[in-house]
Amino acid sequence: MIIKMSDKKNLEKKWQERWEKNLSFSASKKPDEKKPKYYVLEMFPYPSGNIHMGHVRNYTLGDVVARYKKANGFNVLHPMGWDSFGLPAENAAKDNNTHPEKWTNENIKTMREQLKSMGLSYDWSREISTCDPQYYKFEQKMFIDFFQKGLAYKKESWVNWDPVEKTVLANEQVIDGKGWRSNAVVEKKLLNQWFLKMTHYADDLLKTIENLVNWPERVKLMQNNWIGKSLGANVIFKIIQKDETIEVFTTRPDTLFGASFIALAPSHPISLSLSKNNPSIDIFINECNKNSTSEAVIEKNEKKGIYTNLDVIHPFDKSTKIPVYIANFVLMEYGTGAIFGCPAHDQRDLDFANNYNLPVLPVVKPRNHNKNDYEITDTAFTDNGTIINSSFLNGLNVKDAKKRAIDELEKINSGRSSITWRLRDWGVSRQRYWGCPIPIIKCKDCGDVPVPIDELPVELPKDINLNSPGNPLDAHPKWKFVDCPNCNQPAERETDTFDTFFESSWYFIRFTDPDINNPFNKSIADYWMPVDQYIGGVEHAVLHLLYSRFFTRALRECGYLSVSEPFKGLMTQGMVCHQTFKTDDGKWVFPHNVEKKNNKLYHTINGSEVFSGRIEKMSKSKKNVVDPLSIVKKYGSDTARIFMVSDSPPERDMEWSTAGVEGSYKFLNRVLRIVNECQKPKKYINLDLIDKENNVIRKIHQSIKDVTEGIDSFRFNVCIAKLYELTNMISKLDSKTDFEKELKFYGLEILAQLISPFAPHHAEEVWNLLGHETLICDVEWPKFDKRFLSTEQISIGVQINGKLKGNIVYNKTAEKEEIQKLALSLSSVKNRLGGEKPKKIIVVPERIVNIVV
RNA sequence: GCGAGCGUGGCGGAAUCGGUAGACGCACUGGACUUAAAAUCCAGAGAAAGGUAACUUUCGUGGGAGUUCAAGUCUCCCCGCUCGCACCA
Repeated sequence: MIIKMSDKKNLEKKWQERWEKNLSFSASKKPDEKKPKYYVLEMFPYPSGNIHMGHVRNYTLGDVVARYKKANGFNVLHPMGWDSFGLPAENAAKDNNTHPEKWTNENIKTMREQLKSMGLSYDWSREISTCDPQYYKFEQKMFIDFFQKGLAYKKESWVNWDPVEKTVLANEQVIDGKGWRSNAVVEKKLLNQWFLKMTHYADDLLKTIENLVNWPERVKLMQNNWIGKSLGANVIFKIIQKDETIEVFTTRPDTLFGASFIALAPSHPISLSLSKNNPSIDIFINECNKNSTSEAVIEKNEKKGIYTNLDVIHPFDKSTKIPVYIANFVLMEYGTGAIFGCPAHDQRDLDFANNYNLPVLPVVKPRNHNKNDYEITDTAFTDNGTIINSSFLNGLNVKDAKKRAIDELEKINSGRSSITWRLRDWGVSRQRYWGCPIPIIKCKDCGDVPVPIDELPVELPKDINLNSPGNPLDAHPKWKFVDCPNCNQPAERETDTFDTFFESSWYFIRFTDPDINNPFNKSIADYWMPVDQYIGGVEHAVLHLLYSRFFTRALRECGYLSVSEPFKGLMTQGMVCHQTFKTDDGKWVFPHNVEKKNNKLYHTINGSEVFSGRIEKMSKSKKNVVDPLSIVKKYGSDTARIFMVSDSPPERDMEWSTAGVEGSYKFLNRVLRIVNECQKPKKYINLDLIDKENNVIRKIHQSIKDVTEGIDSFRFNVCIAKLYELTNMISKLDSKTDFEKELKFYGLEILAQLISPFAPHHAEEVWNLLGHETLICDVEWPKFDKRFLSTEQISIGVQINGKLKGNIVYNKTAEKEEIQKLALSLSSVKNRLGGEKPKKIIVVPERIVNIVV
């Protein structure tokens, strides 16, 4: 009997319906103690309207893991939801004269259908949308808990203002002086803002990075640098002209004797007070403030300052006087906003000193420099060495001198050891409408009062005017006017909303138990958390991932759950790239509008010649995008999925190519064709009776091993290569004898199972065609039998002086002498030796023979 | 400037324990099938030189040195590309 070809057109839909009907991918509602749990999560999308290739890659990777873990007996949680607050909804609403909520929900509907057409193994019963009051009411409660624990607070501060988005940005969201999304040059603005006390966990967030063994090293490094712990000392300098002191932070207290100036930040309190009576200082400070972040980058080499007419006394030598400057390169936000300059051992200080003719006294000498005439001219010496010109520190190395200097500072009450962090608290206030309202009521008398818990959620008003300038909530005629919950006086609501990273900082816990009455159940969250494998783009390395690590710790402190680390394993996938096309006047052309004729490219619509440009990340602005839907329609989602993982390793950038997609399509068709032509054997193969030297059975079991190990280590591209190899071998098998039929049938069964995480629809189809009633997604992952992997006949290479001359085949039981004899008897070896006696022969059984002459 | 990663055929990439470099795929070439094309199937192929030929020799993992019987893999130096951070005291 020949197995019949299936109806290809409805193949995918058919199996998607079966999975849905069978609830194949529902995670257990309550902890399942019989099975180990496995939580796979892909970064949930912003519902922008349509899925793009980046999503396809991301979700394919996650789906491979989810299906594979399910087959391996895990209780798998694999949910999906929508990061649905955010500015694009407001912009779209303005452009299309609709409401952000309507626009968002329509997009979700479309994208949900698109995702479903990909056959991803999500437990859709746990779907969440963060703009739903049933979601954000819980985070309002969390914020109030944070507020009461002192983890959330309000302060007036200089903030990064994005003039395009007309809102504040956190430091992490400013990249190269520009807004992370708008790309607009960020300005400085003084505003009253809510902050989350991320610095409270700075030490913990830093120390525990090393526990994240399944995270990419570079992401850990980026977080490490972002948190930026610096050990050093605070040193107090007494001002001569008045009864005040200046405190500086330094990592080099060992170089204190080389200090030749003090520099204050332009916005340092002393600078500001001096500016009141000194017009030239005032002008200088204004100039510094005018330089926005990006200009500072451009002018980074120009070290400018102004003398304040103040001097300080050196703490270790009362007879030494040090001038105080205000300098443009000192930041108020870091350390104490003041530094001491030691030009000999800091390049920046040296540049400054040279500009203003300040003394340059070397106090650290390189080890190998024995002469007494050591001088610094225009390159600072920053390495370790021996301390000189430094009284009681002389002769020490840098490390010991730091310690000795701090001891002395403490003894004379002029300083102490201290730690400074680059990490700052997370500013969460945004002056936007489409975000979660901050649940605070501002009362004249009572101050900031949390909204009573039973009044949550504070819902967004529906009737808003997005076209009025400023914050729409603030401009709303009624919404903000309420009575104070404390004293019943008229008061006002906080009209800022949360940064949308707030919602994505806990959504992964909400998925564990999306209950109506609680954010989640503690014991259920403790069962599922942490996420075992998180997959997403590396662009969130310090934004979302750091916020989430902080948030989870804060929730734990408030008793919500027991874990503090949200993501045990992290995989950062590369970007999807594509060829760009341009017309000769430099306009971008969509790939689907390009056709090839006589080795030249032409525009399909106007027929003009088109030129190919660089391969770049797919982006709407360069038009080098391919719509996933058109691919799914034309080839099916399995083709897209196979192609997504077949060519490049997941963490590397990949190039989308039509040829590659067609290759994947042909491969899947080929598998179906082989099954179609396969004859059903009379009985099932008996593995106990097979000659273990049979190379087909060996290949089958080797493939199980290779694909299993490949998935475990995220080398999906290798898995696909191994599946091609197995397919090639199976397709070449004869079906003449009963045994050959049994073997081919068995090989196809294994192939179907191994392919099932990658091309699940085709795997189900094959499984079904082979006569199985079960769903392949419910079938246990195959195990390889070691018996078939070892072979009696060993083939190894024979080298002369490390160069390959041929290879020999011998029986596994052969002794070294026999192998050596066999190698020497090779004619190519004999020819090369020509009677010469080998100097040495190295025989490594099952690896190599190397003859040295 | 500091930090990290990468560099292998025409192309994407294998070879993660130092042991037969180039698996697998794409593109390419030849053949079969076909009136023809597509699809499919079979075969070939790192480069150079030599030979009618089966084949032989040499070179070959960005460049240079080193360790080793043996290096894509380990060490040092250099070049190039990508990413992150950037007046962080």
